[in-house]
Amino acid sequence: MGRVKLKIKKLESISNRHVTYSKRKSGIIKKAKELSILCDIDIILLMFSPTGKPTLLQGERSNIEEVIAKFAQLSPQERAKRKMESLEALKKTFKKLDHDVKIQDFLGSSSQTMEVQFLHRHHYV
Amino acid sequence: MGRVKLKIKKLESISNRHVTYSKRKSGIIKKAKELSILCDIDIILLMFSPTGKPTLLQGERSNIEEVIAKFAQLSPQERAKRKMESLEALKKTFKKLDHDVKIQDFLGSSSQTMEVQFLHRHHYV
DNA sequence: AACTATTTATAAGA
DNA sequence: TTCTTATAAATAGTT
Repeated sequence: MGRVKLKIKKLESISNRHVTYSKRKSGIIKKAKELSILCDIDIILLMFSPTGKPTLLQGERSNIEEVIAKFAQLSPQERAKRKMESLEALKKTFKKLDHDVKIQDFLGSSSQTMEVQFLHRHHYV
Repeated sequence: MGRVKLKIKKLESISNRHVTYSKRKSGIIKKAKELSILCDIDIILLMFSPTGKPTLLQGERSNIEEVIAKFAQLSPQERAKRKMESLEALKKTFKKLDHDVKIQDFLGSSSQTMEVQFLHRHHYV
């Protein structure tokens, strides 16, 4: 969407990666907010800049614990058609999380320059 | 980006929400993949359809435990300039998660039709 | 699912 | 980083 068609591969220049990240980050955050509002859905978008600075976008209703809790809501129908590969990948991810990380501990004693964007679903853009 | 300029507010029609979700979901996933590849960054995008079906996009390197582990990486400089509101919001989120949810338990015994999209960062799009 | 008129995002340049 | 502008890309309404 610019002067030339861009090849989707890692940008060579570090400064170009920074500039592009900055521009596209704004774009994708806008898209996520719009999608959340238009369709009235929960969404979480978490990304790290090339220097490691995190940006989290979460809806009013979709904080991380709620999102994860949704995984627990199951129907027999949904179980029947579950895709094993996907489930296994997820299970592995969460299992490691549970085993290796003391969430409360490091959040209680540490910090990071963390950008949190809250959606205000009932305010028009 | 369509025949008319759309007001960003909850779409009235349920079927329209479904159609719009489907179209925009594809768009935002594409954007997330492109951003990850172009700028060589970690990203997680998790969203729920209007019927509750989750879609997770995560990069090769950015599974959830790694992403959360990044919060633990701190420097004194970063601590100094932390934003308290953001940190408090995060802390609250993760604290609840840690207290209320037995991640391994429900993932071990339950399932959900979960769509997991893996980025293949080294393959061009 | 496809089509296209339009809007929107953005690459390059200033 | 911020603004501008030419152009590519996404998508709203339609078929």
